[in-house]
Amino acid sequence: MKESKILHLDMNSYFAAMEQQAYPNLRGKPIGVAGKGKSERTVIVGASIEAKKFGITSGTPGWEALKLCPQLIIIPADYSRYVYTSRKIFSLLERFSPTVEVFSIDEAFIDLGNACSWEDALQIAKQIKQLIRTQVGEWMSCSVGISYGRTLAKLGSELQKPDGLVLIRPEDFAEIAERTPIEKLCGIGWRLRPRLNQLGVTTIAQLGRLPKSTLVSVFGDHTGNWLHSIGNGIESRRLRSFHDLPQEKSISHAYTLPRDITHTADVRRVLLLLSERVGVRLRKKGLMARSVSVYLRFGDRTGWATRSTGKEYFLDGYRIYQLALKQLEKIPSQKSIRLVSVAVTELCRQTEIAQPLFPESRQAERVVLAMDRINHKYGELTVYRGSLLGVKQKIFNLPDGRNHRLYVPKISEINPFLKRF
DNA sequence: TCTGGGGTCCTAGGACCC
DNA sequence: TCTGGGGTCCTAGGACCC
Repeated sequence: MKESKILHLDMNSYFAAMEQQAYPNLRGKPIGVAGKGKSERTVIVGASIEAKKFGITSGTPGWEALKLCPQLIIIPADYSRYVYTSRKIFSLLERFSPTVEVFSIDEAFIDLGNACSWEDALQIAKQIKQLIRTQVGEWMSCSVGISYGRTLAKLGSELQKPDGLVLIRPEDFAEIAERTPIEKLCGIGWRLRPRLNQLGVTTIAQLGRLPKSTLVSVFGDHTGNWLHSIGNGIESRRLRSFHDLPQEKSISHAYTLPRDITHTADVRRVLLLLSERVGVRLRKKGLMARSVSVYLRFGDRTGWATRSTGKEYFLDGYRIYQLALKQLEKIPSQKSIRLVSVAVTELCRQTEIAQPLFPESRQAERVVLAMDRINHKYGELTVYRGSLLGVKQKIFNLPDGRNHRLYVPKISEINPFLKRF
C-alpha cells in the first residue's frame, strides 16, 4: 500500500504578521509582539521577519531586544484576535481533508490520505498558500512541508522559511538525512542534542546508523526507540483530527512577579488569584479536577514543583487554593520567588461525577457558579471571596498588567446579585 | 539587570495490597 | 514468619513543544 501524504503548515512570524496585516504602516519594519503588560520582565513572543534579522526571536527579553535593535517597534499581543484568525485558517485546511491536527496556534498537520500522489500534494500546498493570502491576508505567508509522516513533514516546513515548500518523499530521505543536523527534528531539544553529540552524532543519518540497543541503553525504552526510528526515516504515529481531540490533561496559570518576593503572605495572594483563574477555566470547560500542582521559580532560576492528589473532585478556586497552600509548607528554602504557577490535573467531565452527597457542598458550588456569571458580565474580580485578601481595599497588579483596585464586597451587597440567578 | 506562559508525555521509585 | 512476584496509585523529576 502506498504511504499517506502528510502536510505540515507553519505560519511565518504569525503574531507579527497579524499586526502588520492589520496595520500596513508596520509592514517592512522590525516589530516585536510582547506578552501583555508591564515591567522589565516582558519577553517578545513574536518577531517580524525584519526583527529576526537582528537576532530577535520569541523568548528574547524586551530590554535585550531593544539593545539588539533600538528602532524595534513593540506591540502588545492581542491573543483573542490571533486565536480567531487561527481558527479561520484551520477551517480552510479542512477543505482538503477531514483529518486536520492542530499542533499550536499557528501550526497544523493535514493527512491527505494515500490515494493522493506527491504531485497532488504539491498542488494542494500551493492552493493552501494562495487561499491564506486571499482569505486571511496578503501579508500572511506560511511554510509547508510534505512527507509521509508528521516529524518529516514538520522538518520540511522547517527547512525553508519564510514562504517555503519542501517535499520529502521516501526516496529523498537518505540525502536529506545526510546533510541535516539532528536538532532540526521536532523532539530533539537542547537536552538531547549534546548527549547525542557526545555519541558522535550530529546529523540525522549518523543517528540512523547507531545501533538501536545503544540508543535504548542511553536514553531509555521510549526515547531510544523513537530516535532509532526517526534516524532511519520511519514514521508511525497517526494524526489526531481536531474534532476528536482527547480531553485536555491539565489547566494552569503562571505569573512572573514584577519583583521577586519573599513574604509568604504575598505568595499566598498570588496563589489565590491564580487558583481562582484556574477554577474559572475549569468550570467554563465543564470539568472537575482532583490534583493540584504548584511550581515556583526562585530568583536564582532554579525551580521547585509539588503535586498532590485528593480522593474527591473539585471545581472551585478556593479548594484549589487550599490544596496549593498546603504544598507551600513543603518549600525547601527561603529563597526569593520569581514565578508562581498553579495547575490542576486528573480532570474529568462534571457530568461524569455523581452529585455531591451533602447539600451544603452543592450550595457552595451554586455560589461559585453565580460568581462566575457576575464576573463574566461585569469583568474579572467584580466579586470574589472575602478571604481573597483579607483587607477591604487594595491596589493589586494583575498578571495582565492592569492595576486593579480590589474591593471586598459585603455579603449584603452580593445577595441582590445572587437572587437574580 | 538576566527567558514568559501554556501545554504534553514518560519513567523511576516508594507505599500499599494481594 | 520469611518471602517473591504482580498490580496500582502516587510523587518527583526529566524532556520536549510553541
